[in-house]
Amino acid sequence: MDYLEGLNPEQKAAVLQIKGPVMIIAGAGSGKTRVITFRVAHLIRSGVDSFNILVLTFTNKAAREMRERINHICGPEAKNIWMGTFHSVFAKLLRVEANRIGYPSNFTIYDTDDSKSVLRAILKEMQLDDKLYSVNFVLNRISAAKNNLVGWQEYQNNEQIQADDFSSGRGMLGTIYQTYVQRCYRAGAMDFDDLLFKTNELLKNHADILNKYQQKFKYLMVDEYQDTNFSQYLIVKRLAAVNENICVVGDDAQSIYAFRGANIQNILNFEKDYPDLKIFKLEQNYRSTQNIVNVANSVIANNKEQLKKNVFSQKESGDKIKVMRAFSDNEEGKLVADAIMYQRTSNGLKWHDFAILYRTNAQSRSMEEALRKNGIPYKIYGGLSFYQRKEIKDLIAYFRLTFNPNDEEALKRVINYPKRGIGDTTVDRIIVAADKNNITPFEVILEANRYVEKAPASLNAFAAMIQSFQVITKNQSAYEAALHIAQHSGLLKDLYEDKSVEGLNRYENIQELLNGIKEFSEREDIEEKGLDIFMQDVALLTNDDKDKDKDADTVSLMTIHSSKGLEFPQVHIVGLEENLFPSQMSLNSRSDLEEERRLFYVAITRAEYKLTISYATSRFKFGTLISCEPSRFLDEIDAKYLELDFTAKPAASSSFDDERSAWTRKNDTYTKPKAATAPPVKTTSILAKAHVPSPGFKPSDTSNLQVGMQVEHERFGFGKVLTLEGNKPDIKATIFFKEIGQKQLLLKFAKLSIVGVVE
DNA sequence: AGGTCAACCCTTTTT
DNA sequence: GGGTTGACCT
Repeated sequence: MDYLEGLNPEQKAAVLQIKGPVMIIAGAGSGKTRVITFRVAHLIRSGVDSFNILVLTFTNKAAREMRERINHICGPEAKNIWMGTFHSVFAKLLRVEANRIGYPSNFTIYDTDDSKSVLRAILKEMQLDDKLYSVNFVLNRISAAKNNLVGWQEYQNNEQIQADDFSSGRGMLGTIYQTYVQRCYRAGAMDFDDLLFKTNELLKNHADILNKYQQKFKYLMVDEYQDTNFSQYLIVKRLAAVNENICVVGDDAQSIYAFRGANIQNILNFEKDYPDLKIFKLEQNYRSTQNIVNVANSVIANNKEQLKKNVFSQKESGDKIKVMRAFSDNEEGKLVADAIMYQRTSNGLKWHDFAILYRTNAQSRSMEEALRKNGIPYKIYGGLSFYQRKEIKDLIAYFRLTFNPNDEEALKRVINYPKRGIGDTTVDRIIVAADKNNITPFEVILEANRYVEKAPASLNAFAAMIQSFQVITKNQSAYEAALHIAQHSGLLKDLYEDKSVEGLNRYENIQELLNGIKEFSEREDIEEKGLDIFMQDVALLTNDDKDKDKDADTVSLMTIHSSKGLEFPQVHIVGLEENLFPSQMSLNSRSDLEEERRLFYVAITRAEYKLTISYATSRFKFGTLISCEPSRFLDEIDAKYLELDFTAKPAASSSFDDERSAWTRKNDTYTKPKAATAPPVKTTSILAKAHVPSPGFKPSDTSNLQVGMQVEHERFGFGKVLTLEGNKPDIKATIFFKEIGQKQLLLKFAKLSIVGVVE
C-alpha cells in the first residue's frame, strides 16, 4: 500500500473509506486530486472491477490527468474506468441507448451557438419583440427549465411559471420552448442540457436501463460536486440508489457556477439524502503561504451560507499581499507587466511562474497590450477555443451534415459556403417547404425541383455532393475522408485563395484540424477510428483539449472561472473595482454577491507565495471612459495582511495618510486628470455625408440616358455620364461625380435623376 | 445574389 | 472598442 504513505490522516481515511456514501470537503490546495486518484487506485487494489467504476469530473482535462495518474499506480486497468465530464459520459451512454428515446445514435450535439441560431430563427418566425425576447434570455430560461427537469409540457402547464411569464409580458416562452425542442428533435440534435435531461428521462422511464447501469456503475465518484445542477444531482442519485457507493468531493467555498444552474444546496444538503454519510474534511492547505490562506479565510468569512471548516497552512507566513492602484486600465496593465518583469529578474523566475486573473474576458486586452510592449510572452486560456473558430466550425459542419443530413444548423452554415449561388431567399423557401410538408430541409433539397420554386441547379449539386461524402466516409479512414471533404466542398480552396494574414491563419487551422484527425486515425488504443467516431464528442471538446505547447514558458492569462483547480507561484488579480468585481449583475441579491465572493476566494487561493491585487480608478467600457471605485472586497481583507503600493501617482499627487480610508473614500482627494472626455468624434465616412439631395429629388426614367448627360444621384450628388455599356436590363453606366469621383452604377438599381444635357 | 456600410447591442463567468 | 446585424447599393 505504498501510495498511502505521504497522506495525512484525514486524506488517508477518505481514501480507505470505499464503501457506502462519502463526502469529502476539500479546502483549496488540500490535495484533493491526490485523494481522488488514490481512492480510485485503492478501489482497484481492493478488488473492485475497474469496469464498475464511474468518475465524473468538471473538465475533460481533469479526467485525462486523473486517468494518467491512476494508470501510473494501477497500470492499464485504468483504461476500463468510465471517466469524464457529465456531458461526455452521458453523451456516450445516450448514443448506446438512443433508440429507446426515439433518437438516432448518431445524433448531433448542438453547441451554444447552434442553440442560439435555432432560437433566432424561431423568434423571427413568430415575429416577437426581440427586446423582450432576447435570444440570451430565452435560451437561459429554457436551459434553466431543462436543468430543473421541467419539460415543455410541464412548463406550459405549470401555473406558477405561466403567471411569471405573463406578468413579465413573455407569455410566449412556453410555445418557444416547445418549438425549440421540436426543431432539435427534427434535426436529430441534442443541446448541452439535453444530454443530462434525456439521460434522466431514460433512467426514469426505462427500469431495465436504469438497472443495467446501476449494476455497471457500482462505485461512483463525483468531483467538484458543489458545481452540479439538479439534473446532474438526480442522475447521480438514481445511479447510486442501489449500491450507495457514492463519493462526492467538493468545496462549497468554491462554488462559482450558480449562474448556469449549479445548485450549492446539492453539497450543503447531501447529508439529508444519505443519513449514513461519512464526512471527511481536508483542511490543511499545502499550496499557499499563511498570509494568503488567512486573507482567503477573512474574505470568505463574510459569506453566510457555508459548511464549517478551518483551512490552515503550515508553510511560512510569507509576503504580505500587495495592492496596486492605477489610474486607468492601460496603466494597470503597465504596472502588472513591470511587476512581473521585476519579480522575474530579481528572483530568477520563469514566465510560467506568473498568472494574471481577471473577472471578464474583456479585461485581457489592456493586459495583453502591456505585456506585448514589454516583450513578455503570454498565453490566453479560455476565450475562443480552437473548435469555436469559424473555419473549424465550417469544416465540422460538413462532417456533421454528412453523418446527419437532418442537422439543420450545419446545413444552414455550409449550404452557401463556399459561395455556390444558394441565397437566403432559396434557403427560406427550403425551410418553409420543410415545415409545410413535415419533412426535413435536406429531404426538401433532395427533391428540390418538386418542393422549391425557382430552385437553382446548384441545389441538386449540393445534395449530390453531401451524398458522395456519405459514401466516402463509409469506405475511407477518418483522415482520408476529412481531407476529401475539405477539398471537394471547396472550403480548402476558398481559404487557400485568401492571401490575407487572417486567411493564412484560417488555412493553417484547417491543416491543424486535419492533422489532428490524422493522429486520431493512427491511434492504436482504439478500435473504431472512422470520422464518425472522431465526430462524436467534438462538440464537447474545449480549450484545454488542444494545448499543443503547454510547456511553453509564458505568462498565463485567464478568467478566474477557468483558473479553478490551477496554481501558480505568483498571481495577479486585476480589476478589483465595484461593478466589475463584484460584477454589477450580482449586486441585487445576497446569493449572487456571495458567489462573487467565492470567486474572489478561488482567485486568491491560486497563489502559492506571492499575491498582487490591483484596481484602476478609470477604465474604458464600451469605448467610453468611466471612473471606478475600489471593490468592497478590498475592505473585507484585514489590513494587517496588506501592503499598499500607490507609487503610481498622477501629477497632482494625493495624500494617503489614512490607508484604510483610501478604499472607502468616495471622492478621492486628487482630481483625476480630466481624460479627453470630449464627445467621441463621429467618424462618418466621406461618402456618407457627401450629398444632400435637392429638394424634390426624384429618380427619373433612365432608359434613354446618354453619354454626356448631367445627372444627380441620391447620395453621390451631381455628376456626368462618361460611358454606357451592356445590354437592356443590365446597362452599366460610368459616371464622374463632382464630390466623390468616378463610379460604376447599374441603371436598373441606381436612383438617378437627369438634370440636363450639357455640351 | 452578394457586397458594403452604419447602427446596434454589448460584457459576467462556460460544460 | 469590437463584432454582429440589417439596410441599402450594385
